[in-house]
Amino acid sequence: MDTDDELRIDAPHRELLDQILDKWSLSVLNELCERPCRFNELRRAISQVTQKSLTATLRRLERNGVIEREVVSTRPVAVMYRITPLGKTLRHPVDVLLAWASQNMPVIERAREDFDRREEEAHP
Amino acid sequence: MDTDDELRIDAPHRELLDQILDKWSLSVLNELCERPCRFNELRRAISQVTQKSLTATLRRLERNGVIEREVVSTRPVAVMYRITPLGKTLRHPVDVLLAWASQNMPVIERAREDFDRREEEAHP
DNA sequence: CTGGATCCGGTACGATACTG
DNA sequence: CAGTATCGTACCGGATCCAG
Repeated sequence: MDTDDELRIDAPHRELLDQILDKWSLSVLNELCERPCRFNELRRAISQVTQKSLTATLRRLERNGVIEREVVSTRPVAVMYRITPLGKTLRHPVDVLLAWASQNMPVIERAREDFDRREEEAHP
Repeated sequence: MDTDDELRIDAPHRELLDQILDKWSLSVLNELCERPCRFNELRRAISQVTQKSLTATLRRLERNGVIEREVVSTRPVAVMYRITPLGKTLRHPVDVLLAWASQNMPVIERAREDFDRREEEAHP
């Protein structure tokens, strides 16, 4: 019943997913979908991210065109990040994925427990 | 247009995505969606994967309940991997994601070029 | 045939210090 | 405020060798 269409993972796809689904990107997208944010706003909103990782994540997302960076020349400078139209289109696929994760989390956790228990029995 | 529902990325979700969307998992899922495979079949089908990475990927996917491992006690032993019902349900979200990637790849590549060119102008 | 064990180099990441 | 620079660490994937 599930269609037999292709599901190719060539290098460009793989690379793209790595850039957009990495550790912090989804959290950043989440924040910026709600409102434009400044750097330290994001940093506070995503409490565990380090400044270095946040910088790298923002750069990557900007390079891929899903967020925008605007420098406001005040003193001191302000930098505003916002989602782009392309970035907004990313939301649906991500939501589908997260919905799947939420729905199946219980099943998956049971599977993990079963697996770990079997492992333990095999290697006491 | 795009709904305003939540898009939470808590630690469990994050971990789950890391386990299921990592470098080789999608290729493995792809193969096993088409037919059950033995270890070396998979290895040949996914030409660049090393045996170590393939082993690790299969273990991870098995632990999360999306694939099954069956040992056939012949001489020498054979091991058959197949997708589980849970694994099949993963296909739709992944397809949505890949469809997004395919559709937007041209836009993204232009964004990258623009970004890189601006970088180069800024740092000659 | 199906992996496990080991070594190894690259890279991602965290912590800290410093700058325009 | 919004980063850059530097350092040390942890982990990952690749290569190779070995075993049930």
